[in-house]
Amino acid sequence: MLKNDVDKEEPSRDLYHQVYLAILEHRLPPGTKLGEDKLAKIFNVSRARVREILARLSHEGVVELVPQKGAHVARPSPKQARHVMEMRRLIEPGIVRKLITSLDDEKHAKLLAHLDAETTARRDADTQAIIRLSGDFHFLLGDLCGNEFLARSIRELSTLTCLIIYLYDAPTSDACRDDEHAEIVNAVVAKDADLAAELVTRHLDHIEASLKLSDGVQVVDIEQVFSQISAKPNAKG
Amino acid sequence: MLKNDVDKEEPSRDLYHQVYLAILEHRLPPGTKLGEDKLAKIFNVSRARVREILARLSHEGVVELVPQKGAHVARPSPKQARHVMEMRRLIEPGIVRKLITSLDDEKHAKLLAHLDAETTARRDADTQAIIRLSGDFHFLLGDLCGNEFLARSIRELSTLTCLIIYLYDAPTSDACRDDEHAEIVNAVVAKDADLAAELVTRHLDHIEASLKLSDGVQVVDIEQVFSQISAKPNAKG
DNA sequence: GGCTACAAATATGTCGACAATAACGTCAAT
DNA sequence: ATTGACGTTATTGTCGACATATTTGTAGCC
Repeated sequence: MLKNDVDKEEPSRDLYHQVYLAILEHRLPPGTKLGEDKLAKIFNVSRARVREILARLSHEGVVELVPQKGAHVARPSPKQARHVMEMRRLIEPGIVRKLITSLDDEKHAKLLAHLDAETTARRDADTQAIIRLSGDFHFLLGDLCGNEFLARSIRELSTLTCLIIYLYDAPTSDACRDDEHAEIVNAVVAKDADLAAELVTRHLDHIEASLKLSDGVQVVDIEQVFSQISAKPNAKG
Repeated sequence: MLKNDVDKEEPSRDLYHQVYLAILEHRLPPGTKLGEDKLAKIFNVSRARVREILARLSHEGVVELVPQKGAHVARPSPKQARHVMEMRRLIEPGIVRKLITSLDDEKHAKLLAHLDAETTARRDADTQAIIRLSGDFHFLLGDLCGNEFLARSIRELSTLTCLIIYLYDAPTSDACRDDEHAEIVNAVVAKDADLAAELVTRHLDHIEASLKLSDGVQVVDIEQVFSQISAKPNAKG
């Protein structure tokens, strides 16, 4: 009997990746309560283990950990969203430049393989795969650039971008268009550093432009509902 | 009776800052074993608390957490050192540029106050304060730039730089010279973004240039001691 | 005499239980 | 009927104890 069942292979690592993936794929929307007992029961692990994973996810910015309130999937504010994109514009062009200087056949192949996966997912209209792969593309750029610190940063920022896109309504098909990723890869394999850097910057600009980052207070959702009733009496009456 | 005793005010936060500060000031050199029971006894807290702090420090890259081996103060490799400096060169010029665009009187005052503290420490030859303040300067730039993600990144990278300087023998007086910080502040308050960015880059170049990042294997310190005895018989004989 | 194997000790990994706090529902009083 | 206070419940915070692995010391054997 082969160990084809991955149910309880490595409970702790499994838990981390499961939660992480679920958040990336928007199956756990921003704001979702992540109760410790709940997760412990679901994954058949101890609460201490859940707590450890939650702390790790909190440090990565994926979940918000409030004392005496528990863990929730992070809800980046518009201000934070702008800061995330700002930092990405700062480091991601540098990442592709560095990637170009260290490009080899293996990296080349990985980039093309990813593009294939993206086009396949898009052809099959596999929404969850599209969302996941759109983020994975930027993870890949970070991993291939050869700098572990840059890789970790862009990974965290891309993950937050995934949450931001969900929150601020950027249609994925428009935000992370397949052809933009392909154009970037083309510039990279052509070793045109300036072009690649500019394409990345434009790509990030497109993403941010498609976001609806209203400056209005949006931390309190209750007031939004309240304003819909009291501040707009002419809507129905 | 006033609560002037800070002994057991906030044990967990105290523990974190104490360890962090001790590492920054090189009182806990890279590689130092951080036993859980030891720390628990010293700070009169439970082991679980120590474990939590250690995990946090591990996430920040300050300590290395090896399964079944415990926690040690991180020892960045030469490769990691280069990557740290590479990333700093990528984001720190952007940080000062952003700081300039949002400069106000309050930030201005904080920058000058820091320079005063640095010159005072240098005049008094307070080595530990000099080391701490040299790192704090870059923390301050991050905090004042207004982007929390950039601030966190530069804080972590500066901390690692502090360990790197200790490991690879850059004399602090030469690596983080007071006047270089002062020149950067001058350019910032003059709102000369290009000059400030260039000065920061040069500053980072100077730091890296003063490091002795030999590519030789240096992960095992035991072999270093061993080589001093067997490989250099002509030293004393 | 040196090496190996076993055992003891120390330190880490893991867990369950208890305590405290916040959220929720209920009841009573105005 | 509505509001305020109180009690219950559920969830998080904290801790000590047990299990496991690694290291060190010792004794026996080659």
